[in-house]
Amino acid sequence: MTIHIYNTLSRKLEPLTTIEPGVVRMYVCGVTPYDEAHIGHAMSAIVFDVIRRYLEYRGYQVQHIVNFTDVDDKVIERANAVGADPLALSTQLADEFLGQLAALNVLPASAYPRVTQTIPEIRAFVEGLVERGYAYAADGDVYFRVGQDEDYGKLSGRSLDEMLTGTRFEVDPRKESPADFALWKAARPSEPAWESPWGPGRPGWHIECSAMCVKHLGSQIDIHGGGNDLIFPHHENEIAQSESLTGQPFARFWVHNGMLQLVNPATRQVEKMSKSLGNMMTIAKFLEQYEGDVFRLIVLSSSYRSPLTYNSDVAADNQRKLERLRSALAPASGTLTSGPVAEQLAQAVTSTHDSFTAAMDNDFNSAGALAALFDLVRAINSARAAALGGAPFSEAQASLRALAGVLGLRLEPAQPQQHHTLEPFIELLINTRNELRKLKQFALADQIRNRLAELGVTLEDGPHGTRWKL
RNA sequence: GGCGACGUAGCAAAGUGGUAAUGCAGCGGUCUGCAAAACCGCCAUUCGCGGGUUCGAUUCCCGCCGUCGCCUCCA
Repeated sequence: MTIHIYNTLSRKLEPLTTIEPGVVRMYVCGVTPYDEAHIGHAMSAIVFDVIRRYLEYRGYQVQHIVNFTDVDDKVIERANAVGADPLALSTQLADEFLGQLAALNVLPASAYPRVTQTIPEIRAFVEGLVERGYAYAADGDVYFRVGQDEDYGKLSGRSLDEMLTGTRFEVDPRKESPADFALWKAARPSEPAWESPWGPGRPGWHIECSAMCVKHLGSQIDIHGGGNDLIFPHHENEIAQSESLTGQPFARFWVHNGMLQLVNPATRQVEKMSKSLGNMMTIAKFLEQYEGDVFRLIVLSSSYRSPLTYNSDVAADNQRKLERLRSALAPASGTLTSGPVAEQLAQAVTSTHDSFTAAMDNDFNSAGALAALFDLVRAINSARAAALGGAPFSEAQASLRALAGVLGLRLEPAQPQQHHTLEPFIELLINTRNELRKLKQFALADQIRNRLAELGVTLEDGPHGTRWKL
């Protein structure tokens, strides 16, 4: 069985082959930290986190690079608006984002390079393109000569002719062709700038990713990822720059996640979540209401390539889904360790592994993998009901935890240690209620349960006592 | 206008050329003093619409309708 991945470049499912056996070099476009991160950014991070975790589960060593565009027009604009230093602003927002990714259980990438740490490499990259005739300087700017690149447009499926007939290009007289794009931008007053052969300036947007790729992973990589809104022009231009400089294919696989969408309150239309459209849910706001696992489940529940519409119903559904997954981790209630029940459960573990792997091998079909997990949940709960315990039971639970972990799900109870002060009081009420139940004072006992429920504490009476949760 | 993705039960969402996973919600049952949780069972003769290919299509092809993304900064 081999892993198959949908490649935007070929628009087909292709078997994964890597440049170096057993190693996957993966570069994912990160964010431009100029404002608070929203759950669309989180979706993309989680998608590639799951891909990375699964590749590692299948035995690959993954070199995972995610960049920060810490200096660009938007950062500068925003910094000026709030009276901050651009680099201080982007550094602070990037650090915040990294903290949120940790809360969402996204594994740290191998490195998080930033533009400002890659200036010499970017400069050298641009110089190389100029030397080879793929770029030209004009008034302190440097532009990529798109017409020089014969297969420009191959990723996004457009031809240069089509693009030139479009009316939406602003005409810049310094450009040889309207489709040429900036590799280096001359500094304007009071902007961050670095010295260069063309005068002080800063990198254009697309060049940084090409330069960081080469710096951290080499001139050829296995997977290049990002949101599908980056296909054009960003990734198209990355290919143009990189392949023009090296003469070699840049990335084997181009992997793109779909957009997170949200109903725009102004237009009542479902639209891509975006700062500029004004319809967004920040990661911070989401995490105030729900655990990280809930958002991860939302992302895992559908194909990473499809658009995903977020609303509060979706969040609530997935909250319950999470509770169902956790139900399988409740302790055993019996002590049976052999017999048909044990065999059935062992069988279920095996078939779950098989379906999980088959689903994930098929372009990371996380929804299918999740379905396999739910089958195992039912099998474990059935076995518990049939009094299975001991090693056969705990081993099945360990399998569930392990596979959920491949998807990055923690499955830990919410805030397990935060109720130390509450605990004795709740226990006291539970004990009192159980005394009342023994005395058949059910009206009072039910009143305690109902009052606790109103306060957010749920009681469950089982054969071995009463359990509670917030 | 060009390029691309998608349209499956009340909702979310997998999937396959041979008669539809999974989760939520709902319904019936077991358990319980009653609940809750868990378990058992039910819940799309049907996969946007119309043609075509095929012994057979939800799955392949064509057209139409609808939704979304990109074509300008964007995960």
